[in-house]
Amino acid sequence: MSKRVRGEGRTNSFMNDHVESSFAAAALAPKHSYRALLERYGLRATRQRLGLARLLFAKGNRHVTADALAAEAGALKTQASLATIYNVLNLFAEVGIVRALAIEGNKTVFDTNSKDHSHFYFEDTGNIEDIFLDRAGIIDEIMAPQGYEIAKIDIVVRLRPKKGG
Amino acid sequence: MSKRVRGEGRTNSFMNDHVESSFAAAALAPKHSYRALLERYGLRATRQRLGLARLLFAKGNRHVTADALAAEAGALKTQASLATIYNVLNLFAEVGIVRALAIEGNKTVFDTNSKDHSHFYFEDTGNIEDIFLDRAGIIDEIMAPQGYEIAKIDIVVRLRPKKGG
DNA sequence: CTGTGTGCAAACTCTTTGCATAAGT
DNA sequence: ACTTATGCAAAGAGTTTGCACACAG
Repeated sequence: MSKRVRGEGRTNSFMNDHVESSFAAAALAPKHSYRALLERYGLRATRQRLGLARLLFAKGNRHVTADALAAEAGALKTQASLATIYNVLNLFAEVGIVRALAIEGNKTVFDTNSKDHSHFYFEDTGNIEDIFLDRAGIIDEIMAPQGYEIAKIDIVVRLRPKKGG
Repeated sequence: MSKRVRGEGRTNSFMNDHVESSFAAAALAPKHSYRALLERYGLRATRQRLGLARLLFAKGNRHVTADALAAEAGALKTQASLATIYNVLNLFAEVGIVRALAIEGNKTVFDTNSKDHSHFYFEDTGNIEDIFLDRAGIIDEIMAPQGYEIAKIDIVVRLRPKKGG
């Protein structure tokens, strides 16, 4: 209700024009064009943002927490403080480059796959895996209340180890 | 991955026999039988648990956070410390009396409705509302990975105020 | 150059925990 | 009586923020 991301006076200009070109495309793009990706979203191409974007998208779709990303960044030469990582992830989520996941629990998980999809959540390991369900049926069923529109639909299938084998 | 609830040496006896009689029934039951509800789940009927159970179920289905419940409890004569409220809510969730919701964000929300259903989440107000979707189609589509079974399926429809309307 | 992002450390919020006391069966 | 829950206050985890400096455009 009050998650505010600091930086850039991005008041209202493109906050809502959800860029059409998919981020998946970004993943495929040559490294040097992460800069273009950021600029497409109106974000300044700083060293940290470029580095984090590369980490996020270079390996294909991922699910990361802020500190996992921090660890990775630290291990490689991609330098960025934890605070900055939070800021960047929140910023990316806000403009739609990544997606914050609704998984019950403490840590916020960011998903680099922006395409409509759902998730398996493994209760034993904490792992998250994409699944692609046909949501058409569900979507048809849903009637957004007066004055509201559907921002997104999160479907999480929680899995636990089967007892009997 | 490490949420442990303290209290009672409930190691394994009924941890898994998900009592069939619905909690909705509990809601309808006369006040004095919250005691029976607790006992049915093998929980000691303490003053706090009884009071909180009453708060939770007396008004029909609800979505509460720990501190909201604490506030309510404080306002009425139902005395319970915040720590105890957390313990009780976690305990209730563990045995299945209530359900912890996967809503992106910080605070954990507990849902007193145990029946399979989904949720609207109003991004502007933070409100949560039950919706009853036909999940049959979705469920048919899902194949739990080897060795796993579906614990539950959380569907959250996030709503934002419609701009042009 | 000017404005914005970053880093650091401190602040904050939500939740859990250790230990002594109180209460349930 | 014996065991388990409660309360308190303190610790802990995750995330945000204030401010000075660094950097991008």
